[in-house]
Amino acid sequence: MPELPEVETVARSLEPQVAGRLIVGVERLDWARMVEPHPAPVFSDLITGRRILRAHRRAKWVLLALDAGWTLALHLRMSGRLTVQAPDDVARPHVHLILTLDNDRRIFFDDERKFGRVRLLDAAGLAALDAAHGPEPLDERFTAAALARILAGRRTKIKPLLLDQRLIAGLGNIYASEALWLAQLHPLAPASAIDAAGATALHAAIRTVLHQAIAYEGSSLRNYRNSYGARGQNQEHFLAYDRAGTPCQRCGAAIERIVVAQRSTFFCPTCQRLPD
DNA sequence: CATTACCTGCAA
DNA sequence: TTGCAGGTAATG
Repeated sequence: MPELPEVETVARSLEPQVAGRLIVGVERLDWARMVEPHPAPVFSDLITGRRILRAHRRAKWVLLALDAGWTLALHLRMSGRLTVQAPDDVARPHVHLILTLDNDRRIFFDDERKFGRVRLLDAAGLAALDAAHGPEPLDERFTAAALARILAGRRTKIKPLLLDQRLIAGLGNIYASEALWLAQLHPLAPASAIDAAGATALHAAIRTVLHQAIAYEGSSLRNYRNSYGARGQNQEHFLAYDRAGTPCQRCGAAIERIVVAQRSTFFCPTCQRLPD
């Protein structure tokens, strides 16, 4: 699933529904390794009675700030969904965690592939999570110069570099391909070969692609939904991702699919050039 | 660096 | 039946 725009949409849509609410119960914890700490009763005891102060995002983590200094950090990985449900809504088979709130609504964590993770963090744990990730690409501190410094001296190919959460937070397989298409950079370009103009173009492209995807409330290919259960619309606006064989919207050449670092990668072989 | 593992479902 | 999927961690 979810990359930065999807996680941002989930967090934003959760905020008005959960801020200020008390967690009064934990149900359906049938996949204990999903939560940390476990086993399930330990996790449940720590969570029950906590108040949710706000919902926000760091990298691809949804963060629920709780009282007493705790943070519930939820990662949707490939197929996770976080939705707020009415009291009479029944949990489908892939719901592995339910947080009951004091207004009788319930937060469902639904995850078909069971890759998702939920971690209860204290202040030190939250600081460690933050430190493990690179800058937020939509933060004003993420400048073209900051991106150029990240690229400098790294011989790795640019596409896998963009997926490395330690270097830049929040990009995933869709938006890496989209940003490189927009910046007219070849996914196999060595990072260190991208000049200042290329870094500036890539910086702008990353932000444009992410802002647009947030405006469309994310991309729904299979599983992704916002916290009201609604699909995103950004998949209607892809220019490279999942478009193999279709004409490039800039030059008309056929978009190609290649595999880079074991991930599908889509690009235009004509107008995304390798640096000399 | 590449490979495998973690899981399930769907389309070719 | 095989391959593939918005991700990441753990291995050679």
